Amino acid sequence: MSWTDERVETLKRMWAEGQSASAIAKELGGVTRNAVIGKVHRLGLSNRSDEPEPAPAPAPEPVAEKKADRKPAPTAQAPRPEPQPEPAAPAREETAEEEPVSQPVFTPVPRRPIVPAGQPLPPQPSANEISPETLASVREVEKRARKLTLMELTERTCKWPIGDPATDKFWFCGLPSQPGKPYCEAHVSVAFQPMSSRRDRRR
DNA sequence: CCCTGATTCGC
DNA sequence: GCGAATCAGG
Repeated sequence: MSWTDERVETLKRMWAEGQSASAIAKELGGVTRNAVIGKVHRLGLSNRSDEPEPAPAPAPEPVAEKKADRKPAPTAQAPRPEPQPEPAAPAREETAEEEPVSQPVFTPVPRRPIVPAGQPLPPQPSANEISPETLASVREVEKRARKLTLMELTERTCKWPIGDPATDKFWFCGLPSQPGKPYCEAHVSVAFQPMSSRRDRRR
């Protein structure tokens, strides 16, 4: 395999996306991660945070007040440390503003990163019917879970989610996954059900 | 042990 | 230019 324009383009794109060299190599095929890394360096884009898109600096001052500022002329050429990014205050717009609200206590909205599943991450144990023995077995296995974070998952780690994603008690099993499967043996057994036991029940 | 990128150096 | 081998780390 050679580095055709197309392949180089793919390489650049994926590298820019933060993909690992091995992932890129796998995507391209016919090359090893070493080849990818070597090419990356030759292309001179090894610096991930060079300055591809330093766009994040949106003028933090929409409309500066043109009031009579008694600020002394900015003779001081001292480099401004960093414009304090003012968190956009969530505007509280009430149609009926006559609320006897004493103190505006708005919830900070603790946005918890939702997992962008790159692959179909099947479900948590649902109301399925799993034999108590299997369930107990899984429970036991989960005690020994490696408790990996999303970023720590690889193709060889069990990706079974454990716990409540909305809390800190959330992690992934992380035990050695079955070859070709996304889960460890225990979780494979509960993940891939032959969908049989469910007899149609009339309603 | 699994993985990551960085570097070297014969080709 | 290429990339396997190796290095240095997590």
